[in-house]
Amino acid sequence: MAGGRVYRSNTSADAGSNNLSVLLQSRWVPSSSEPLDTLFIPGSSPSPFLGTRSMVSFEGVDRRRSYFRTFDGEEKVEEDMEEYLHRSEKKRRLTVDQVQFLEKSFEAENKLEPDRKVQLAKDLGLQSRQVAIWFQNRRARWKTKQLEKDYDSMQASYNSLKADYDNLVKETDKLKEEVVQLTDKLLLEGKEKGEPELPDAKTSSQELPSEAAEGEESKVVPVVSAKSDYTEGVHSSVLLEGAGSTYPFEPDQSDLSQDEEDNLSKGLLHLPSCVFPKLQDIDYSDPPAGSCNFGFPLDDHAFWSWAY
DNA sequence: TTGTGTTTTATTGCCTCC
DNA sequence: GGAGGCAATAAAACACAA
Repeated sequence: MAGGRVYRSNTSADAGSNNLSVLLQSRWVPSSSEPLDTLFIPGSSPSPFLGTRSMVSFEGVDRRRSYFRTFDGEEKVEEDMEEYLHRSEKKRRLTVDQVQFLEKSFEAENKLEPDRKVQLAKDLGLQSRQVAIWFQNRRARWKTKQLEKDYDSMQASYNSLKADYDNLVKETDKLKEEVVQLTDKLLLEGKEKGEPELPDAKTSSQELPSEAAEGEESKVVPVVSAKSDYTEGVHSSVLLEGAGSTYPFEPDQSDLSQDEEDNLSKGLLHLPSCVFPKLQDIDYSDPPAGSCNFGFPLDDHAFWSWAY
């Protein structure tokens, strides 16, 4: 035996016959296109599926060896016969009825217990191995389809998320624009009233948040407005001053480590650079280089190459 | 009719489980 | 160690356009 699987040489026993004539009937395709049908021995099984065009294959037979090892070891004859039979071997498709029957059975249970296999084989007039193979192939097809479905649903989900994200980006841009206009307006009014310039005034229209230090892994952000609130045990909205502008931030205290809490109470909070991605820094056309993926479980390039 | 792409049936080798 | 599952693959059967 060349392979790892040891096939039993009980070839046609499953189909209810076990002799040379049946082997020849099933394999021998001399000239007619349908020799099997004409040579099939009727009445060997009560199954309504018997007598079909189904190929009666040599279950368990290693094709590189003799099909006829039981016949007194006449190796020469065996080799000749094998060559002849092998040359004329044809695959037969299952009939529509057989396939329907198998499909129904597969729908009920896609795994095949030995008893069920034997019963199906009996009912269909097939060899149990044929039934097993059919189930195996069917499972493979099912798996492929399932993968396609999963892919489609993931893609739909991704598209939807991306649309949401794009909308958020637009909205944010709009709000930023609004902030710029309002700040300018405020400055103008202040000047007209002769008020001194606000300390942050310069950061308004010309210098919006994002011009902070680039490429830092984390930033030490001084927490100004929140300090008093926090020390009084009220964890209200924290205004983070960074890069000349302010971000509203609502840290969840339960998520803070002791270090972070310490820093927070000191007025300093370490923020990984991904916590507040600067919008203009996000490249939608390329996979993000860093580890921050805004909620997407993106471990590697594979997802992005898939997604784009 | 023929070339080509797809589907179906079957084999092989490897792996896991009992 | 045998049985059975799966992935990869071969090859026959089939569908279909040119």
